Amino acid sequence: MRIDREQATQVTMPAKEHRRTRQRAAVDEVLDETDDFISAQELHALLRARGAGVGLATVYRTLQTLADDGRVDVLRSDAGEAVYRRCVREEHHHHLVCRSCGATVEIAGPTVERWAKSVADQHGYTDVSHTLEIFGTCPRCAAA
Amino acid sequence: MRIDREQATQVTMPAKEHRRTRQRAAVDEVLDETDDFISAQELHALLRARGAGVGLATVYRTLQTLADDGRVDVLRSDAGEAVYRRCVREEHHHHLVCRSCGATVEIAGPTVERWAKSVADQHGYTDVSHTLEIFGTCPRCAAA
DNA sequence: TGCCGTTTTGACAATGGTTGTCACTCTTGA
DNA sequence: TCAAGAGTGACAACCATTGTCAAAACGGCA
Ligand SMILES: [Zn+2]
Ligand SMILES: [Zn+2]
Ligand SMILES: [Zn+2]
Ligand SMILES: [Zn+2]
Repeated sequence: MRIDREQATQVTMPAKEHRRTRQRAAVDEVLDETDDFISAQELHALLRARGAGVGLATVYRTLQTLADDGRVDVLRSDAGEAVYRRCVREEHHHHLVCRSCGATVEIAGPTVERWAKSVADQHGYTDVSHTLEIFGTCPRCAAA
Repeated sequence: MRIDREQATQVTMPAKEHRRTRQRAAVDEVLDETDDFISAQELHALLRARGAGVGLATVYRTLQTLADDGRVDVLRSDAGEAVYRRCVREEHHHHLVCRSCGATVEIAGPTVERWAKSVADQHGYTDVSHTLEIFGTCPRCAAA
């Protein structure tokens, strides 16, 4: 297994400058309007539907860049597909996601962070990072 | 995005009976000997290397079945590849994985479980599940 | 032990998300 | 305005995973 996360650089690198293009603006716009996690394919379909055509490869590249710069959050759907979301918080946080409608709540708390750190310390692991997502049925979907 | 986890049934279903075959025994053996998370492809290559040839499709099916029965844990590598591991604990737990060598420590603690539950409750989410993995550099790799 | 319905296997095709290619276009700073 | 180089897009290539389906293996039963 290979696990390469650019953890160290992610914190120190100030996010390299990128050029402003119509395509990136279009992707940005969709991300701003969308509150759920969305896949590259879905985003591409949306853009095509609204007329602002953007190449699929470009959508992938743009999302990748945004993710690298920490401007969008990425997680993997159960199908293994990467899904993206522009989050309100810039800092490290996690997500409470509705399984049926995708409604997402951003979660940030020192509790888990401390716990993860302490667990890693206990076993002598260094340079620690973690992934954590909570899934459930949101109130609205539960009512339906 | 689609998130379909058979959460409810996973707890109640008593794991259906399966036939004993040479191929499944071979996969089982490798899993027992391997302490790291391993991908279907890697497992298949291992089997081929040690002479006990097993079809790739069979390896995939076997791992899938084992995962469904809760006899192996699955998580996704950064490359999005599914990786499997036979865990000591049968009950719900998490993993502290070394990024460079894959050495894994099983983690079980009520702290996060309670935290996740409480966070979900606060937002009215029900039928809650979560995914959590911790990555780091193990002492051995840090020393090297 | 031999038979039979059922499960499992495996070689291969097919799927589908993602990345690579490369000539062409656009952005940016001078 | 202009040149350098970043960005784009149509398409091919990749590669993990799943579907197909006839042949082989398994397990219970006579
Ligand atoms: Zn987020
Ligand atoms: Zn965290
Ligand atoms: Zn485990
Ligand atoms: Zn847990």
